[in-house]
Amino acid sequence: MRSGVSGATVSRVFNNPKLVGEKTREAVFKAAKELNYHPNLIASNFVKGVSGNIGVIIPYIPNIHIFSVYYFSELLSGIGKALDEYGYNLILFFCKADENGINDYSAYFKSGKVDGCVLLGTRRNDAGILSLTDMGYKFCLVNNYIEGRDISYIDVDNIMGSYMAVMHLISLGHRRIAFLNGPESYTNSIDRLTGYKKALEENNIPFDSQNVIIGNYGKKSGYISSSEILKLREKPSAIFAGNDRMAAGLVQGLTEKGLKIPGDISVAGYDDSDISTIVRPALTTVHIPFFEMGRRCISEFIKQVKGERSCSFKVLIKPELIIRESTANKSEIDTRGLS
Amino acid sequence: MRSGVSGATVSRVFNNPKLVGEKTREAVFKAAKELNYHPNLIASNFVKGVSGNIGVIIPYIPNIHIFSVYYFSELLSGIGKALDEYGYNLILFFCKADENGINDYSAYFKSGKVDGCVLLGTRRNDAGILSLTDMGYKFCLVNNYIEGRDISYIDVDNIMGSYMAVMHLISLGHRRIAFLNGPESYTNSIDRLTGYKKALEENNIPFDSQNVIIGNYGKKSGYISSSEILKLREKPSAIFAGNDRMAAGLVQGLTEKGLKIPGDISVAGYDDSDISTIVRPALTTVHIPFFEMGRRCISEFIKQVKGERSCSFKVLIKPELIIRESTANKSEIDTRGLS
DNA sequence: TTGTAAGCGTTATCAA
DNA sequence: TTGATAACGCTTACAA
Repeated sequence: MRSGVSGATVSRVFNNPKLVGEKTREAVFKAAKELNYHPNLIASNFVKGVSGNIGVIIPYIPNIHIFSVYYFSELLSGIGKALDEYGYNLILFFCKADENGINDYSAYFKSGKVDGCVLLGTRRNDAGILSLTDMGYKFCLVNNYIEGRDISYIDVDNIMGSYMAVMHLISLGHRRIAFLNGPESYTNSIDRLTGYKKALEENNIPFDSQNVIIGNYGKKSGYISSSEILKLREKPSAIFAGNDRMAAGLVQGLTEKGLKIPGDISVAGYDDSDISTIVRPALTTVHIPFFEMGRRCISEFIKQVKGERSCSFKVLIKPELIIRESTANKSEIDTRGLS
Repeated sequence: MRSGVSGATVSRVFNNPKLVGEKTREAVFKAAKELNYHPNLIASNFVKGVSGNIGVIIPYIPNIHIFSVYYFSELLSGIGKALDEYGYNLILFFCKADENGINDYSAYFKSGKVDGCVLLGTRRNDAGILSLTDMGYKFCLVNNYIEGRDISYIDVDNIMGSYMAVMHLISLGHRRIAFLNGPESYTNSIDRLTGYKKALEENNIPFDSQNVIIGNYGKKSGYISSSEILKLREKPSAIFAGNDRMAAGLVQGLTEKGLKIPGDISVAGYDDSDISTIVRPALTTVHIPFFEMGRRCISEFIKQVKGERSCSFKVLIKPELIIRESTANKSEIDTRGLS
């Protein structure tokens, strides 16, 4: 071809320079520069039978722009960073369920445009996930898991996170602790409820289902729940919210109703998202290293994609309690009684 | 092949079914289903000489996870939605400058992995942008523009947005209005300064450069600036911040120093991001429809990518003033004097 | 170390 | 309406 070499040699120069004699190599580089030649990745991937892309599937919810949700943003940043390091491109898919509410994730794989997919924001009992394994596609779950199946996932130890938050509240003297959880369609919510119960149990505080309120992880639902909580027959002296957004809504609602936080009532959140330090008082919360989680997810997943790993991976990330200003001792008297 | 048809016919069935007789068509679909056959998009794109991908290039700033920035999140959601509708895939690129601080965007094009790119978060005088045009690659700018060049962009009318915010403050009786702007490396900042000056001028308020403070669009820089502003010889009765994050930091700093907002001092933000209603008092701000901007951007850009449009597009989005609780009349006396 | 040639799964052209 | 065939730009045996 151009510099008098065969296409095979050009290919070698760009893929495995050592295989080529120095002279030829230089000549090829020179010619490439002159002709402004660049290997075509589409063709290269095509012949190799790969795409070089990893898909990131995120739920598309009309009117909710998912990236504004801290958790997705951070995760995606981490995933993108890692993918870049591994030489893969990141294709973003906005997933919409069909008429029956079923997600057909397989569509993203079939065309061969991705070598694997990372699924964000999926729910328990998502039939689409199970059918994916049957088809032999490579994928992994983030912030979700399916028991008894050989499905890769990376998740937070939400039982522990929730447990830590509630233990903190209990250590401050609170015994009537409300829990504003998210929908139980998420394994996250189930796990956090488990952690909540565990902390109560260890402290001989009877579980009362009235104290568990279900929101939707949005700020508004926290706001709305504040009224609900104040209507409780036995008012809680502390509330643990399943995420910071709901906690922020809670703080807002409670404050508007004249309650002082943490003086009258303590509020703890979850995620340690940016909102947690914007709200006043700043939220005591559970820190989750989402960005790192994204990176870790990819470092494991890539092995699977490349076939370097035969079995699935299951990673649990440890959360960390962050104490700020929204939680405090229950009250002078009660605290004294405890200590 | 399988159902006794040629490859050409299979191709036609999937790309242009009407060209094929009904009987053969059905037979092919049947066989495809049985064999679980799906056209390979990589191969298809390869032979067509396209990638079917649009790249979205976003700045990679160490330790700043860009999606947490409302503006990027919304834009990206809009872009993703539109791209999906046009049948393109979205490849996300995290752009890092080289040792000399120069962005080599061309790398994303050369391999042929994208048919065009949308550049987010670029700055004025970005040499990388200019060299792109010289190479004939297809791209467009979002929230930036280059004058005197045939470069496509979609931007907000920031002169107008800024003008509206300041006019609002002036209408409330404020005459000493500080402006917390972002770095002038962004056309956005330059334009907002222009709008600020214009509003002052129309109201015969002399421009005083001391009143202009430069932050970096982060919350912290707003917080820090609050001290700076209070040190001003003639204290302003109102502050206009170039974005909501800085305004939020400002509110926090000012509040900590014992000032009441808007009683003692009014604060206005920009973007109408989620933070604007989380902060107390809720921010008066300038609404920018970022999601829609993203969609619009793609609807214009796709024409360019497909070659349906020969020249570049230049779109300016109109902002809208949103009045909330962080701005109020300057003070009884002054207001009376005005009305 | 380098070249030859086959082949990857499509689409497009031309002929039937 | 359908089929045969070349071509897309690269990689990979295999041969030299």
